[in-house]
Amino acid sequence: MAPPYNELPRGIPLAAIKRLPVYHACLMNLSRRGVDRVSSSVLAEMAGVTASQLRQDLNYFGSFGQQGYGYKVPLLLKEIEKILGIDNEFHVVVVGVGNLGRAILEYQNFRRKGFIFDGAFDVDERLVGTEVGGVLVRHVCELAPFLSVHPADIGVIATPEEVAQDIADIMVDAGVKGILNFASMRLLVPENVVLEDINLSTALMSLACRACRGPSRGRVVTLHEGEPEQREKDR
Amino acid sequence: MAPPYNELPRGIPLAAIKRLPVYHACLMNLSRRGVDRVSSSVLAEMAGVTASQLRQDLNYFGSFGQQGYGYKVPLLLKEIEKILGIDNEFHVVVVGVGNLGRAILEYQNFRRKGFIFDGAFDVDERLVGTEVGGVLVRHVCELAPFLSVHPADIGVIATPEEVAQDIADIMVDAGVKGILNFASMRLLVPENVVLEDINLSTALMSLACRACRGPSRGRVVTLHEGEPEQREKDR
DNA sequence: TAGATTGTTAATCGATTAACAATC
DNA sequence: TAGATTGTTAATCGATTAACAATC
Repeated sequence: MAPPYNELPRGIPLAAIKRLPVYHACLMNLSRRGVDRVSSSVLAEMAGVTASQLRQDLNYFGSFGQQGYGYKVPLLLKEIEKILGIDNEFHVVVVGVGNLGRAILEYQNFRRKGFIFDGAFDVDERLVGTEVGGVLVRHVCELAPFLSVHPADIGVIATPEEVAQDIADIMVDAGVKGILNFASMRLLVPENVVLEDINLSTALMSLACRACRGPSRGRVVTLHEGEPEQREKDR
Repeated sequence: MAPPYNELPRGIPLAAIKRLPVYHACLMNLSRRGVDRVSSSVLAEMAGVTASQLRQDLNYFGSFGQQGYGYKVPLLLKEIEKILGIDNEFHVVVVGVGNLGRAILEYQNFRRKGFIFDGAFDVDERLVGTEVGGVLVRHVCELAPFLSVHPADIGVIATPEEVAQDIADIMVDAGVKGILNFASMRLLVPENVVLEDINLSTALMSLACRACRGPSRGRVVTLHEGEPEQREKDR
C-alpha cells in the first residue's frame, strides 16, 4: 500500500532541517527585493552552502523547482513555510526572565513567524506582575497550573541551571513538545520531546579554543567561514 | 624529521572541540564533589555521549588516562583546561548592549575561565557611559580606536543585523581572531578568523518544526534526547 | 596475577558533494 | 531546438561506534 499522501518524510538529517530557516531568510530577502526567480546556485551562495546541498536539502521534502528555470521565489518561500509550520501557531512559555528570557520575549520577529508567547515566569517578585515584550510575568509556582489551562507547544528555559531540570519536568508533564534550553546543563527529557540546547558558555569556550590555536591549521579552523567556493562542476 | 614536540594537532573534528567544554563542566562537577577518579563510561554518561566517543575525543589531543584504572579527575581537568586555553587570558569586546550583549557581559562564570571583557559598545547614548557587568559602555564609533590600543582576541556581535557586517569588518581589521555572532546574518570573514554563530531565530524555528511534526519519526526527532543507551559492548 | 579500562585501529554509519539524466 | 538547471543517484568524505590489543 502506498503511504498516505500527507505522510511526513523520515530520516531527514537534523542539519538539513536547521538549514531551512536560513533558506527561508534568504528567500524573504529576495522577496522583499522583488526578485521572482532564483537558481539553486544563487540561493546557495546567499545561504553559504553549496548548490548541491541546497538541492539535496529541498529534495528531502519535495520538488519545488523547474528544470532549466530554477525556483519561483514566492512558491519556494511558501513551501518552506509550510514545512517549517510558519502558517501554524506555536504557543510558547518562557521560564526565567533574565537577559536571555528577555531576548526571546522582546524579539518581535518571532511573532510574525507564528510564535505566540502565552506566559513568562520568574521567581523574582520584582519582575512578577510586570510585562516583558508585552507578556505578563507570573511567578514560577504558577507554571504548572497555567500550562494545564493554556497548553504550550514550546517551552524556553532561561533559568539558572540548578532549577532547569525541575522546570523541564513540569513542561514535559504538561505536554510541551519542544524545549529550548539556555541553561548549561544536560536536561533529561523523554524521547518524544525535542530538545535544543543553546549554551553561551560552551560556545564561547570552544570559539576561544579554536581562535587562539594559532594560524589556520587543517579542518578545525576552516569551517563556517567566508564563502564556500563553487566546488561543484555541475556543468 | 619528527614534528616538534609542541606541534598542535590537525584535523580534529569541530564537533569534538565543541564537546570539550562539556567534559570540562562534568569534571568540574566531579572535582567539586571530591571525586578523584573517573572511568570513560561514567564521564561519558554524565556528558551524554558514548564512552567510545569520549575516549576518541580525548585521543585527538593525547593520552590522559591509565589502562585498567581510568582518569585522574584533577589531571584530566588540567589537561582539558590546557587544551581549551583556560589558563590563558582571552581579551573580549562586546558590541551591542541589548539583552544578548548583557547576557554575555553579566555572566560571571566567563571571568573565571580567563575571559577578560575590555570594552562594550553601543550606539544608544543612554547606555554610553554606564557600566554593564562591570564594563564601561562606549559609543560604537570608538570601537576601532579602542581596539588599536586594546587589541582583543574575541569579538562578540550582538547588534541588529544591518550593522553586523560593518562591525565584523572593524573587528577583523583590528586583528580579532574569533567572532561570536548573534546577528541573524551570514557574516563574511577571512578564513583565518573563526566564526561562531548563535541564531536564536533559526534555533527556535527549527525546534518548532521538529517538535510539531507529530510523534517521533525516524532520525529527525531522536537526536540530543535523553541518555544515550550504552551501545558499546566494550566487554 | 587477574581484572579492568584505556588507547587505537577498523568497521559502520551518515552527511555532503559530484555527476548527470531528465526535462523545462 | 539548444541551453539551462533541476531532481536524484552514486561516490566521496568525515564522524561515530565497535572491537580488542596493550597495559596498568
